Amino acid sequence: MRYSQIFLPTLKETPAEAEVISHRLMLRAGFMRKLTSGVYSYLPYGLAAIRRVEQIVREEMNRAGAQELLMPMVQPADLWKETGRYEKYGPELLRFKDRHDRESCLGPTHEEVITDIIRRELHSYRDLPVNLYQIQTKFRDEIRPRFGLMRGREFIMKDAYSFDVSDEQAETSYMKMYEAYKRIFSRCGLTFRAVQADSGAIGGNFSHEFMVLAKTGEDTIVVCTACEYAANMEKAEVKTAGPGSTEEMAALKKTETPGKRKVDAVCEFLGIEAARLVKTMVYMADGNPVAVLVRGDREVEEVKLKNLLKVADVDLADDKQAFDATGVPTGYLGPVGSAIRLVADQEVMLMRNFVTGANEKNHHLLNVNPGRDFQAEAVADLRKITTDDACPVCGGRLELTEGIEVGHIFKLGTSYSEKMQAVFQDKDGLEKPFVMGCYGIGVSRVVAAAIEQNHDENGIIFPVPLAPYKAVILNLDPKDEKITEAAESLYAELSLAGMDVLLDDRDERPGAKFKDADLLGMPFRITVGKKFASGGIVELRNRKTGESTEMLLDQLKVELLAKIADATVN
RNA sequence: CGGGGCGUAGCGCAGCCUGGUUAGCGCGCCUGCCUUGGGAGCAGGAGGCCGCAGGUUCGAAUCCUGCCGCCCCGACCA
Repeated sequence: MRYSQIFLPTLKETPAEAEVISHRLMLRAGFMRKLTSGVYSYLPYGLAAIRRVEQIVREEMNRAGAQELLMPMVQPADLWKETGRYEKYGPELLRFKDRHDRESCLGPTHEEVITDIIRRELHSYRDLPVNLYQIQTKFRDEIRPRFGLMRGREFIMKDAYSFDVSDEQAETSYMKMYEAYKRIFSRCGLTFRAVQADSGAIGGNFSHEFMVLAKTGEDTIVVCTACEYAANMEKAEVKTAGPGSTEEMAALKKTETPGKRKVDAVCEFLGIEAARLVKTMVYMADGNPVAVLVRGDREVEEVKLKNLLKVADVDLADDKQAFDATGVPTGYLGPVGSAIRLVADQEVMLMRNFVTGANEKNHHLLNVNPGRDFQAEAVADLRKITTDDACPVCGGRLELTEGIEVGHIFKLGTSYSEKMQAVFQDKDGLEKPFVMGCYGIGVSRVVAAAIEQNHDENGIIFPVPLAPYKAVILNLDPKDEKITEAAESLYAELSLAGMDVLLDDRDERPGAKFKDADLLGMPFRITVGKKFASGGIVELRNRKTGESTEMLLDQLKVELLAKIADATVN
């Protein structure tokens, strides 16, 4: 492609709307332009990068035995009502009515549609397993779109769905995807970790998120420094903290704590550590109040709570909700004589003689002991893990790091197939629901993550497999016949050899060409200029290493053609 | 949904508080000259319903009200 022909509007200045580096660079490098909040047009250069990712995804999905199809973006509400998600999905699902007043929605995901296809077409165990995928635009009406392509409302996603006869076979399908995903992200040149994720009601270790490690990530992940363990913060299991206190139980005692509601204030007033206090948090679990006990210096992990209670949603109660449920103002809530359901973090049960609210305004209780003074309906791991906790697998030291979720694989089981009556006949003639799995990759987000991980102060540094063009040839003086002829012949030969090359043939000053070349981030830059006119010398520069070598034109041709043959470039 | 900020030329901004010439500046764009190894220089030029609607006023980019859009932060640790 010739730079003089391509639609590639680069920007010298950074638009004010862009916060994170990938967003800034993508705007400056002419990848995309915003149409409205969280919705972008992909311009040729950005689209080319997206296509690179798609191609890798296709190759690896096909290699893993999946087949591509394409499903509609507009979906009838009826289908969503079958699984109950039309009501449950929440405002992220964009709903609308067509001219006949039929309720419809824009697909944020396609479990319903794919399950509908399969239940109509497949009826025998002989047809299984099957894994179908698509690369398609999704729409989710995000509460707050941000960071450009990182969290848009409209985005390109690869989603795959597997159908199997049994849990065992579904797990095999799952593992195939796990391996395929590792290959995909490795081929994209990304530094990533596969982490155990929240698998919700399904349980088991059949949900992994693929996280690109980058500071701007929206998720926190826990990584063991000693072993392979890595998990999403939401899922990271806290090991039970030892045998527990052996202190003698002291007599329960009520004490006045006027106006002291927060943990810090109570602790300071009573002269104790937060670790000697147990706080009582009221949550609304699908609308019903539940009190949760955790140590004063700990934080409740809402996802763990949600899973324990087997509810769709938990939300910290506001002051009014908490008061309505308990009759006690927040700050003085406690487990002793609690008016509502009570669940406790496992750590609390190991403590002795701690402080809690007294269920009475301006009062706390001293020397509270579990078992003697209160019973919890359930005891479980309910708190957020910290770096002070040990690795749940090997006991090693943990580190927290930020990650960008680029892929998620999930064993669904039979929840969708049962609700939608998607069944097949097994060997014995029995009707069984399909065992399903789903596997997503945020294709457009992969591009953003790649830039987030690969850039410098001058611009993008594309991992070779994602680069829209592998090299840019700078013709520094299009008016000079010798220089132009050399640049053109090089462009022609490399193109003929199958290399994607950009020829900067614009009538611009050299400085502008160098700056654009750096910004656009193509792996190699070849400069044909004054030194060629005088001595036949051209320069080959590596964008990533900054390494630059001067050589004769013919030498350079040999060198690059060798790289192409080696497949190090394509 | 709550809080904050912003909307003035394609982009980045000033002007608004304290109403009053022809609404400015930088970048970009067009024409010409000149220049050609890190976003040059000179000269000329095009481009604005000052987000939209209403109000106050002799007079509104500027003050008031409403609406729309965009960005950022937060969404509750008792």
